[in-house]
Amino acid sequence: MVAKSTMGSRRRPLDRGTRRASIEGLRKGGMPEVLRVIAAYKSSDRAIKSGNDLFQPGEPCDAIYALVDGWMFLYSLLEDGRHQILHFALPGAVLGLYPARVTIATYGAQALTDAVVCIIPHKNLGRLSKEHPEIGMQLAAIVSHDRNLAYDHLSSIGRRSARQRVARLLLELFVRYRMQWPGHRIEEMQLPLTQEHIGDATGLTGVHVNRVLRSLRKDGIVEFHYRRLRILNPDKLVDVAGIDPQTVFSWAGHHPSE
Amino acid sequence: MVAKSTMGSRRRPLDRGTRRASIEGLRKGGMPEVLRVIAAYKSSDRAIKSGNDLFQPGEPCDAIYALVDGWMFLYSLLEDGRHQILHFALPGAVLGLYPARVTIATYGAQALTDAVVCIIPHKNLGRLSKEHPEIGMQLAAIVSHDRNLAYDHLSSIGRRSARQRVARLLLELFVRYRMQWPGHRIEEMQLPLTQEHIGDATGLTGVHVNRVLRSLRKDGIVEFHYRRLRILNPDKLVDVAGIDPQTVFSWAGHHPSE
DNA sequence: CGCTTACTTGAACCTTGTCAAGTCATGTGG
DNA sequence: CCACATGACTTGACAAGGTTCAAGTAAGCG
Repeated sequence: MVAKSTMGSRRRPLDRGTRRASIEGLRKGGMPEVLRVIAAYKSSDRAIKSGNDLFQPGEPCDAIYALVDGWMFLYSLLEDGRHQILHFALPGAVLGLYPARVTIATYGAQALTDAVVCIIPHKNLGRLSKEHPEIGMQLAAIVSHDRNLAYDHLSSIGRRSARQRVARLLLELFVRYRMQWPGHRIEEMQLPLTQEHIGDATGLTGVHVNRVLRSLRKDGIVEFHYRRLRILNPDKLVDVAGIDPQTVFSWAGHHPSE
Repeated sequence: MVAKSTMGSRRRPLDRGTRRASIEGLRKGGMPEVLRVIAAYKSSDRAIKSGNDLFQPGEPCDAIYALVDGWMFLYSLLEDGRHQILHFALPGAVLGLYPARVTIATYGAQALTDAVVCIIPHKNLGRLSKEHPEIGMQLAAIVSHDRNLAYDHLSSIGRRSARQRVARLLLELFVRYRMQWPGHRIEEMQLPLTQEHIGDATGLTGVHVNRVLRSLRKDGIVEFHYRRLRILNPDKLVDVAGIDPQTVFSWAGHHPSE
């Protein structure tokens, strides 16, 4: 309760220099078909400033959201004010999908950069699934993909060393990000996170993330400095992360334009 | 690769004395409606002996499964032979649902007790969702519930002490189990796990689970001995687990008979 | 009975957390 | 343009929670 509003204040807007707007033009194919269908049932759009919440733990939820632009993350809170980041959402994600019966969010969603979502109220979903019978199954596939990511995240946090966890997270974000610009062979990206965010996602402290990061850099594997991620040695990164390539491939999911 | 078959051999059948058969008669309402609909499209049933796998990581998957009877768990493997338990599946669960594009399982499913599943081949799903347009959305809700459980599991492993993790797991299993027999006020249940299973689920070693368990017992909170779980002080358990009651409630999900 | 599997317990060790101080880059108001 | 505030990143010393290794006990099965 008390801690509920701490994140917004502790985390200032961080997205100077992300230059999303200019990069935006490069993205091919735009939204996947499913999302275009869903978005047709939106009641409105909403812009969220970096560091602000789209919804918070404990709030009643009466809508789902399609993330049109920007990065967000899902998090859960502990009584002592620490938090756990559950998932990073990239453009094209569907947020706020809860099983029908649950009406209270158990986790929150916060913007990492300035972001834009379409709001699709629950009351429109009945009409949506009547007029587009295939959409239910496709939503199930999307949620299933998120669940699999959560499962991979789980074994990372549960059974791997700090070094492996950090490597895995950077790899995941890199792979998912690059999926949005197919054909591009960039090994460098704008990653709108602080080391503290990485800690919150991997179950480590910011301090320890720092140590791991500079060890990875010393070994010539990755460089992460002031929101810029550079993969120096992709093969070695996969190796250090201890992930089987099949799994890495599965993170990418559908290509948006397909 | 090498480790793939270790679980079956390391984990002998454990379900002597679970007496599922006699308890079975008490369960009210049977399967939820969704599952009855899905099961109508099954190709066949399959019985799995305790300790055997329904499917393994790396296998191609061409079907989904409705767990009719028995307990199972989903797990992922590490190269060194350790594993992480991702989810415990109780009767009524749907297993093997992957996003359409993924054809290779990244995790495995193993029986904790002798178990029975209905096999619904992917090729029947098209017909299913045509003839029952509502089923897609309902499947999405089921997967979404699993995803939320994974998210709670995630913050438990990422941010909580060994004591809290173990307490949370026992609480979760207890709540989900009791949901199957509404009205019953039992504080005792057959829990077909070893301490090692608890360790694999919570990201701890079996040895440390043992220490935690006996400390919880010393404090008069829970007793877990030879596959029998007794909740001595439910309120204190929720307290130790450090979980907000709203979340505990959400684990229960739909009541099967509704 | 003797075997196997699970459960117990102790001691040494190590990875990661905690605390605390300090640096660097950026933004702000005088 | 400088002094100062702020948020993020660095680094070191020390503590602690959990792991590892190893040995031993209890319960159930053939």
